[in-house]
Amino acid sequence: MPRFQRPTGTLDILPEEQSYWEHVRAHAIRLARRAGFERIDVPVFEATDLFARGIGAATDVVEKEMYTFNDKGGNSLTLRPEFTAGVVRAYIEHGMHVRPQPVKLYSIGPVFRYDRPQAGRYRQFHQLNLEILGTQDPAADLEIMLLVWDLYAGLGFRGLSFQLNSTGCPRCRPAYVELLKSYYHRHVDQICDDCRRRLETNPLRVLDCKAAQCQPVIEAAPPIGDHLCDECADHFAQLREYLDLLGKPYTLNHRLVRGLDYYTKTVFEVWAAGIGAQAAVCGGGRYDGLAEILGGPSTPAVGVAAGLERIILGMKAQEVGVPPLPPPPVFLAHLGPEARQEAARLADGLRRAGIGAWLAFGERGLKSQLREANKRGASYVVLIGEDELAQGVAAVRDMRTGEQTEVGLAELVGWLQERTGR
RNA sequence: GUGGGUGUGGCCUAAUGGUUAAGGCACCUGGUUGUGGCCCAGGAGAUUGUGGGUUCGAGUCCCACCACUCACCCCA
Repeated sequence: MPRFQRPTGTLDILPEEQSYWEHVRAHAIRLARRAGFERIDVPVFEATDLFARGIGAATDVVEKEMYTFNDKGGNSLTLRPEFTAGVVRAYIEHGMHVRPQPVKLYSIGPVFRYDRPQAGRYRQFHQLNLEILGTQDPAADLEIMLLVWDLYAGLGFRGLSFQLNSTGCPRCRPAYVELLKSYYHRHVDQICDDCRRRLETNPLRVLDCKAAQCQPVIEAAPPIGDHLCDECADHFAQLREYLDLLGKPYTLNHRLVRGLDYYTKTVFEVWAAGIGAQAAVCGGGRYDGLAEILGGPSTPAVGVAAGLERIILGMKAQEVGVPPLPPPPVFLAHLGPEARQEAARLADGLRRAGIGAWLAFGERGLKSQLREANKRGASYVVLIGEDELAQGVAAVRDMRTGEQTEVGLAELVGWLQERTGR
């Protein structure tokens, strides 16, 4: 048992996992850039209050999942549990409202939530985050949804399900919440203990309950869609019209509510199978009030966060392949002190010419070096011994066929460039 | 925070409560003076998660803790 282990809920992403990560990251960034999103990197930690006010003091994330600490200056800081609050803070702080609106930003990196780990859930995990700030056009909501659509489809996911709802705005939601509460109070004897608690802390969440006894109550509950104000209803109708126009299948889910306080109007999730109990591979929506809450100019905005670990788990469950990260094609083996020097020189020369090269270390027998070359997956072994050195050549062994040819040291780089396609 | 499952070399697994904890994979060396994969031989690598307890004797039984894992809450 090692003396030190990784902290609970964290993951070491080992070399053999990296092909997934490279592929997913590269694909995500390609899609974001082609839709005009620019990258922004915000700090991994921010003032605690930014998250408390942005996400909502009564949410689970803020109440029990934040990594909060005091720095030596006595400031309360928190490892970001999501990107949006920090990105909106940066938007305000750098006066980005004077740029051509809207501003489209993407971020990718680790986020942190103190939670009990389970399949698809970690204390440090990674998100791709997309935000469109400065427009309330439903076309922006559409664009965000289309982008994650292409993200999953382009990676090869099948059987995805897009869940869509509108949860209204500060003008219409409070009245609906009251309606829902009074409806639930009339059925309080039929619902589960959790829902009785939710009714007080976060009433909308009762719609999301999975307890069997609550299902009939949820079925008969008043749907929020019937109680949106004109603006919200119109916005939602336009978004659905776009989606229908583009032939994108989605499920209207009036039970879809989301755990963060800042959402207004549009909320959506993408569900995928194969990640244990976790269905959502991404979640997002519109947050027209957040910038003002954080002390900035009123800025309507919409965004989404996609969990990279869940994407990769889903890909593995669906056996979606990724291109391998090839090892250096050339392995340099050597025999004798002078040959070793020449090999070191050649390794440098090959790499400068753009050819991946692995130099054998130590003074070992040729058999041992060839075994190593084989295990490292080299395509060619460049072998230099005293004999070759005396003739100014290297023996180049094709590891696939076993054929061996002598190549002049001066021509070696060009010879290998031709064969390794550089 | 709650509940279930699981902890034996890097990985997978074996060991009626009874010698020195066994095997496979992987790793290293050798089977050629300078030639990989297959094969053969050898080597290194474990105070059996930690700490207590029961017992003449514990990897094995009991307790606690820790970790991993799955699920709940909630979320990506």
